[in-house]
Amino acid sequence: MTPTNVKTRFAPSPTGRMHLGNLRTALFNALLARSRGGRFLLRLEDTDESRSSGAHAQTLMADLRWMGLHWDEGPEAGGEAGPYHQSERGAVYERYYRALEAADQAYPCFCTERELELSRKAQRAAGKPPRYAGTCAHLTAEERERRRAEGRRPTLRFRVPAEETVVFHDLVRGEQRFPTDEIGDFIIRRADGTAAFFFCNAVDDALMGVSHVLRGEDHLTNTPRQLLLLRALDLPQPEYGHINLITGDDGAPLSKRNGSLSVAELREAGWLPEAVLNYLARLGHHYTGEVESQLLDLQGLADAFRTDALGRAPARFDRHQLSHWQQLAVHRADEATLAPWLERLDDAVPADRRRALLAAVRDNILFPDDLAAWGQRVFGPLPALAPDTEAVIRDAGPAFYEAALAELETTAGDFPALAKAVRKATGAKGRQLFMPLRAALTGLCRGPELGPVYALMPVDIARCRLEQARELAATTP
RNA sequence: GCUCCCAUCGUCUAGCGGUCAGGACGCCGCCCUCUCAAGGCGGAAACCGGGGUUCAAUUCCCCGUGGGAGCGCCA
Repeated sequence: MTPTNVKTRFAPSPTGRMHLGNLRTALFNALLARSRGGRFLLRLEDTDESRSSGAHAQTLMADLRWMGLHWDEGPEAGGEAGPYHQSERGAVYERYYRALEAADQAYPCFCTERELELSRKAQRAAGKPPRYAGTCAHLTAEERERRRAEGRRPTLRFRVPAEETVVFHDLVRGEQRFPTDEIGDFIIRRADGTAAFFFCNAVDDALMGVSHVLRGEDHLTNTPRQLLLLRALDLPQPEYGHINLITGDDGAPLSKRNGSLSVAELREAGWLPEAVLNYLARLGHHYTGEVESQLLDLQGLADAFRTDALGRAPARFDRHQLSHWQQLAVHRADEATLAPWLERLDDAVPADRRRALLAAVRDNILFPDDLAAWGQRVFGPLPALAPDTEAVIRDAGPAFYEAALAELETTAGDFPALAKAVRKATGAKGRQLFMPLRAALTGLCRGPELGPVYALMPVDIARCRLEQARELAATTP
């Protein structure tokens, strides 16, 4: 594979937990970089001090690591284009602000947030799109100085050129055209001196050598602003691709209200990273042919990742389909992957039987809670029986369980021997033989193969189960 | 309000003017099997509405409808 200059990035703001939407964005960027032998960069957009926190930043990075989305450049990984926290890059931005001001492509704006809010309100009331009215766009030096003397601290606004059209090719949606007269002058530096999103997001992509950006479609209409900035500063422009929206059950953008899960929640519930990534990769990207339904590792997903296979239509997050991938992932998982599930078993399950328990029920479970439930069924007390299970036990009759109990000692741990002995004593075979045993021993009419489960079950627990079944079989409903 | 994006089975999608509109997941059935699952085989299931262009439209154009985005000193 030849080295390339492809570099993608994931640039979250550390203001909260990572959710499925940004996870998918991170994934697509990582896959694009890997598919072309490039690099995947992490940058933290934390210029909003009131909303950002170091704790959230640490959690974001831990989430990415847990998912296997390791970054090649960025915080804790190093690189030549740091710092990778935007809050630490004020000095980097300073020269670009000066350049824009010197060329009169940016100007100080003394309007207060209150004034701006009222202006937007008035424009909306008049049926017009809210846009900066240009109050400070043409102040004289004296006017600016007077405002400073009054104690006003200005923001810095970018002066959008008039009567032009910004054209760019979107990796997902093709050619896009935006007349600049639809774009008002926008803030690039806050009054407190910190960089605003439009500025630092674009400038950092250029300075960090980012070549491709896949991001949410909400940024499609922001792209002309950023391209104008990069052009004004004579900085390279990355190729942008605006990927499709993920929706919840109700068709609205996915959020906590309609089904989104945080990475923390996924982890807590026992979803495997491989399952989540295989599903998210197919939520907005199409995998063709045999790999369509195969569980792939990260590199496998990357190998088949193509920007021309990215979808435009919103895609609905479907927990059932995610479950399908969980099933495949659990089946394929090695012991190390499922080791945390053993740790969650309660004390009823002896430490030296846990791995055997997992092996016995593995084809039958999706989550650590399922494993724990089977641990209870094998080593602990049974929950109340369902009516269909009781019916099976009654149908078998007390004699059936009497026969099983008689053979219990001689067949301890050996289910085929138990089944053979009960068949011989009662004449029951096939379903009529196995189902009553299953119902009595596990309390269910379905589940994993009985042999390994019975082998694990302590003999006194098996006896107790069979005795309870014999009693129940003698009753009438 | 203005501008922009989007619309194919229940869900994810293939399609880029002529296809019995294909695949996957889910669902149903059969095989395998003590049951559940896995695996194999099969089945049901979709082009938002109207108009136009064309010999021919899911596909190209227009309008509508529905969904969404941007127009923040959030990102």
